Parts: sequence; C-alpha cells; structure tokens
Amino acid sequence: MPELPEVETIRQGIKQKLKDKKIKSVEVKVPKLFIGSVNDIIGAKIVDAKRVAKILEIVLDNGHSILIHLKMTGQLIYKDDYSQAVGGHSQKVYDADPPHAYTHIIYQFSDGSHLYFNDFRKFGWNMIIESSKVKEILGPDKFGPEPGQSGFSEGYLKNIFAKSGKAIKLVLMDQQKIGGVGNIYANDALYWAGILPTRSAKTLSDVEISKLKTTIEKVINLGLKYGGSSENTYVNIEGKKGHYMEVTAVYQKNKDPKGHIVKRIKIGGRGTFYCDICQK
DNA sequence: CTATCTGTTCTGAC
DNA sequence: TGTCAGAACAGATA
Repeated sequence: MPELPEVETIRQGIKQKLKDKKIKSVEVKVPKLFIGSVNDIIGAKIVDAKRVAKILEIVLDNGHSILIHLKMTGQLIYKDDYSQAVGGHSQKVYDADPPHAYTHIIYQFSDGSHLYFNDFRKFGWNMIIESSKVKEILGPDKFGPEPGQSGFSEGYLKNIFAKSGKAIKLVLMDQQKIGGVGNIYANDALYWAGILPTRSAKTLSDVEISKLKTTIEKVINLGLKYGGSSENTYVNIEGKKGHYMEVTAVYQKNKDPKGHIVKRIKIGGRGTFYCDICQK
C-alpha cells in the first residue's frame, strides 16, 4: 500500500503508541511472512521506530529490530482497551475489527495491548534481525537519498538522470536511486513539473530537473500533511484513513486540476496517469 | 464468467 | 550487466 508519507505516518504512530512497551508474545499465523525467530524479541522493550524508504524498523532494547514492509496492502493496527481500531476502511475485506481473517501476525504487549499486521495479499513481511545488521538490508547501497534529505540534491538528480535512458517515471520509482517514491507520488510529481512520464531521464533539462526536485518534495510533503493516501487499504496505526487522495492531481483521476482529460498508459507494468496538454 | 485492475519488489530468462 | 515479463497473492471492478 504505502509510499514514503504513509510509512512515515505509521512510524510516528508506532513511536508514540508503542514506546516502552514490552513484547509479551507473538503469534505468527502465516510463517511465510515472518522471517527470523520470535524468541529473539520476547521480553524486549520497544525503544524507537525508524524508517528507510518504505520499510519500518522497530528498535528493541535487546539488540534486535523488527523490520516491516507493508508492500501493497499491508496494515499495522494498534489496539488497546481504550481504542477501537476500526476506521473507515474503503476496502471491504478490512471492515472487521482485528484480529480477523487477514491478520497474519499479532504482537501482544505486557499491558494487554496489541499490534496487528494485516495483509490480504500477503506480499508484506516482518523480519527479526540484529539491529547492527540492519544496514546490510537498508544501507545506502540499497536505498537512494529520500526527498527532504540533503543527499536529494539537484546535482545528485542530474547525475542519476544523465546515466539513465529509461523513462523518467521508472527512475523516480527506483528505490536504489531515490528512496520512498512510489506510483502515486511519481505520477503527481511529474504532472506538477510538466514532464511526460515517458520522457527518457537523460533528456531532462537543468530547469526541468530543478522543477521536478521541487515538485517531488511538494507531493511528498503534501502526503505527509494529509496523513498519507487512502484509495484502497491505507490506514494509519489507529485505523484511520489518510486524505491525500482528496488532493491528488492525476493519479486515478479522469480529469486533471484544470479539467483536462487524464491519459492512462502503462510504464513498467504500472498504471501511469498524465495530461498531454500540461506535460511535455 | 472472463479479463483486467491494484499504493511493491524480487527473480529468472534473455 | 541491463532490461523485462512474470511471480508472489487475493480481491474489486467492468
């Protein structure tokens, strides 16, 4: 489900809700989605929540971390005695209060609260790993700089674009080159920058690269402000929907903000939305 | 009923 | 080594 803003919204929720909680037990209903040993985290306390691109790291006080990738349709829902986790999920399969048929992993804390990992398509995963080894999976050789970070500079973009003859949209979504940008935000950023998603990355002018850098950061920040998107299954840790979809420019729209017809094609097998009047 | 769609990313074939 | 279709999965939609 999520791209950078969605995962970041969840990270903030985890940090706020789960800090200092002690893991009492873990129930793994679908072993395939859980990598590592439950025994490594039982009794450990949660001290921090971090994020690299679209992957969450829950840091424990015993030298281990839980890495979580939600892929297309994963959810993390926190529930305690005082909160009911059902938000207005638009996806019918998630209407029930967890745990339900699509709850695959349940973390129970010593105060009786729970964290539920739901994923009806089972693409996502949880991984227990030594915190010192996290960089082997999430290191800078695996994930490029993220919008908002200092490494995400005009010079850097110029460099990676010049080396790629691929469609600019594919480069934006390449996690090794740029961290955290997925389909929704790539479509919107290109729209606001007035650049066709099919353009070869190396044909972008300096002015276009500068503009694109700005619009990528703009849509990511807008996503953060609106608490993520919620077209299908996205909900934050309390089960509430985000609102970014209310302000997307072209993603899954018929008309752009100016009333032009939005064209729809496929790039790299992904739905691609653009306006051939506004984007050149 | 059939075909095609879905916010991700990994693998295997060439 | 780069690129690309297909895979992993399950449902919604037309």
